[in-house]
Amino acid sequence: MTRTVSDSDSVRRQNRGLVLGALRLHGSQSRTALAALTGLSHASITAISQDLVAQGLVQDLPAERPDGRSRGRPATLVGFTRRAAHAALIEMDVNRLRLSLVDYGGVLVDRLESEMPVGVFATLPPDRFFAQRIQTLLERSPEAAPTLRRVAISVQGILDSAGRGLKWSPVADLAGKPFVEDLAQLAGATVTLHKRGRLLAEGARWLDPDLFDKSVATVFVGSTVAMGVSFRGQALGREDSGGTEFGHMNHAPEGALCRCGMRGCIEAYAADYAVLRTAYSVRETTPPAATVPPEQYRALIQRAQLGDRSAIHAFNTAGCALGYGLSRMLAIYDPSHILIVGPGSHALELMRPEIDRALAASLVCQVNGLPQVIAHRDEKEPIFRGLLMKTLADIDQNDFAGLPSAARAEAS
Amino acid sequence: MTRTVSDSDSVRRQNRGLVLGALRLHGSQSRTALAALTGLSHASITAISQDLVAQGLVQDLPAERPDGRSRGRPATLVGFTRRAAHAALIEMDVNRLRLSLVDYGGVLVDRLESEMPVGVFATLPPDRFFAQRIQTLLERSPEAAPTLRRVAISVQGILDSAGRGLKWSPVADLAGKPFVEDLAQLAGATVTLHKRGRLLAEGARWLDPDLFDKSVATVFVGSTVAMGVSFRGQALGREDSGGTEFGHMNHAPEGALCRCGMRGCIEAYAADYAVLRTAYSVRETTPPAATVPPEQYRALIQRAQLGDRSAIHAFNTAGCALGYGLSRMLAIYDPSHILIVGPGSHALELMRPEIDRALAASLVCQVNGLPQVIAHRDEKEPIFRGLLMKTLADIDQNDFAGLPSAARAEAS
DNA sequence: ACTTCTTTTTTCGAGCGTTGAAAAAATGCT
DNA sequence: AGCATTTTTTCAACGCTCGAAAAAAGAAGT
Repeated sequence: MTRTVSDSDSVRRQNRGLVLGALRLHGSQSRTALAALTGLSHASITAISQDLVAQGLVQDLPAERPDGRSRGRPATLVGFTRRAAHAALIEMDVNRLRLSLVDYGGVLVDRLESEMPVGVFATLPPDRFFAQRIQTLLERSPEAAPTLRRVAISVQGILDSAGRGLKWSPVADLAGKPFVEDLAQLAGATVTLHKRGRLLAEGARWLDPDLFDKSVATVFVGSTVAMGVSFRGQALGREDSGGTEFGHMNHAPEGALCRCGMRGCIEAYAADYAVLRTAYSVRETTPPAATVPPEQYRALIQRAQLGDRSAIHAFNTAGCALGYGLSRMLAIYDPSHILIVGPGSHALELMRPEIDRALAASLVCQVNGLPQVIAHRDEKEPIFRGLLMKTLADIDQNDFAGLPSAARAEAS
Repeated sequence: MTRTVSDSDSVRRQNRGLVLGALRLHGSQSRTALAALTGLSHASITAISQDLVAQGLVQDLPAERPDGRSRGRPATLVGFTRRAAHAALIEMDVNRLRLSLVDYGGVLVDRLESEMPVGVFATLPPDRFFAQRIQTLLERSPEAAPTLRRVAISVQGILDSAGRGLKWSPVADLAGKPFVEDLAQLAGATVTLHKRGRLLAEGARWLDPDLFDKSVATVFVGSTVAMGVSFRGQALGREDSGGTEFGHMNHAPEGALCRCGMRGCIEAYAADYAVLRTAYSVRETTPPAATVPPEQYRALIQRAQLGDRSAIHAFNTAGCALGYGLSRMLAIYDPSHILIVGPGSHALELMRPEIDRALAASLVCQVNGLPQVIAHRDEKEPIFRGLLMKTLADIDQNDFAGLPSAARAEAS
């Protein structure tokens, strides 16, 4: 059992975490509302919020809204103290890079966007590369530097078991160079790596309140194929190795050549390069293009929508691979909702017949019925949102909820 | 968040659960040993064990072993009070049925074994059927009746979302008849359903101390193909829908006909009937035999071991299906160990080349290396053991750890 | 037979966080 | 100004854990 002893310390941690979590999820709240949301007594909420205020994590907000009923003592809202902490969020793509500096209130302070310089990691160690960018960001907002608590990085590929680096990555020269510890040293903050697929799942929860505590599989379809799954609101999978390799699940033995070098991966049928390859009748075993211009992919979707046979065929093939992949996933884990995000979500209706056909051929769907497959158009937002909320929640629970009571420090 | 408020009550529950769990895992222990195992202080162990003794759950055992060092005050072991509770464990197979009455100490009190009467559920509701058998058992051990707390049933098939019955089952006329509540009424105890695959995973943990807190996938190969997965010692998957449908994961679209009626399931290539079908060149689409005599399957294994081409071919085909199934599972969840249990485990070496070949074709294995695939010959034992330990742990945690403190009751 | 040593177990007071009930605070309504 | 209403704080009590010290139970030494 991984379970540990419970004592007054863990009780405090748990309940303070509860309060911070409620604030995170529902925004600034009155103490009465917090009592209702968390299930704690008013007395406890008072004690806890005094504690949190004394530690500078939350503050009373100037009462604002008369909100309907106006009798009685007006509620004072408590909300996060923005300057209590900061985090640097890094979204790394094969060809783009985005750094965001956010505060403890979840507000974007500054942002740095750029192309991903080709081949940087051949000469510059990843830790130095990231540290430089973070440095730039902090120089522009010097007030954030002392309270920087996290550097959270969205990556693609396979993490090593300790979560210190990548064992495989589509970004050149990044795999096999554990950089987390060195970067933590340079940045003076905890560094966390997150698989993109997993963040999609996390982001989907926060963006759609209906999904918050549901079991959801979020599938990204675009330049790659990735999936994150959540189980009743908990992101599933080893926290370290993180997430799934859905895109590289085998679809057909000895099948189409994938960017990863293997054959028959779902990605090799359903990613943008794969659909184009099929549409233009290029041989399956032809090495995939490094990148596909977004407009070329969009154009193909349009052609298919207008009835072009070879384009339609390409999306059917993609749908078939996705459908069987999903049906195989369902045999192991069946979520109540399946979200398709990314550029490929615009082609969902083109792929749906084949997806449904493949799903219908499985026992699980025969018995439980077809799961709902829904398209969420935007994918940038879920990734950022997932990274943001996961990182802030991490600070809440691991750094702040465990802080010793302020009553002590005051007394001494 | 599913998390709830923590107070002194949950602290007591947690720590009493910890003590009971340590006793469950390590057997009777001295108080000092319990303190070491749980991490609780000696003072707390004294308080908790007094409480548990007062409630009749554990008792001091007559000191026995001088066990090496003999100086100092001899330890008195505390161990479960066997009569504190009883559970009826039912292992239901397509053609056999086994009921076991066990006590709180995990000791087998009585057992009833029989053929599974063909087609009973067409006329007799499942709850009545099971209640009758349990009745028989209790009449033979009347002392168990008042303390019967659980009826735990090992089933195959797909559970409904509430865990009240089966949505699909290989046992005729059992699906679609939720019987859990009625049986609970009749038996006067909580009734729990457990997927066989999941119990295998649970049982494997208890039988092999090395695996206790590892991530393991346990695959049953025999008259069906099933899998249970555990994640760092926690059985994975929704507690309700429970476990995986690995056997009915699609292997090849439009492939061999499976017993479930679908086509291309792994089971349709790797279960006993499937291997025989392949070996004797029967068409893939021929409806599977209802049952295969064990000796026939064993004979085929032997023929293959002696070099018979068509038998070898059949196991290669089975290995290929299993291998790709495992590789697809690994894309979603990769455990550190893979256990093969059941009759098919005797054929593991025949299937291994194909399994390894299929695994090697996946990115995850390319990066992480091939997982260890190990055979555990016996499968009856893991299922019973899994059912036993899971049920007793359930009683420990849900019934007894939550009991109010005995100090109260005594005072009044 | 008695003391000393060692190890296990219990006792005791203190600390901490929660709770329900009652009090206090803050404002609108009459 | 006084009353009603709603939010927030205060207070004493409770239950659990913990560390330290004491008690218990033999074994070994003299």
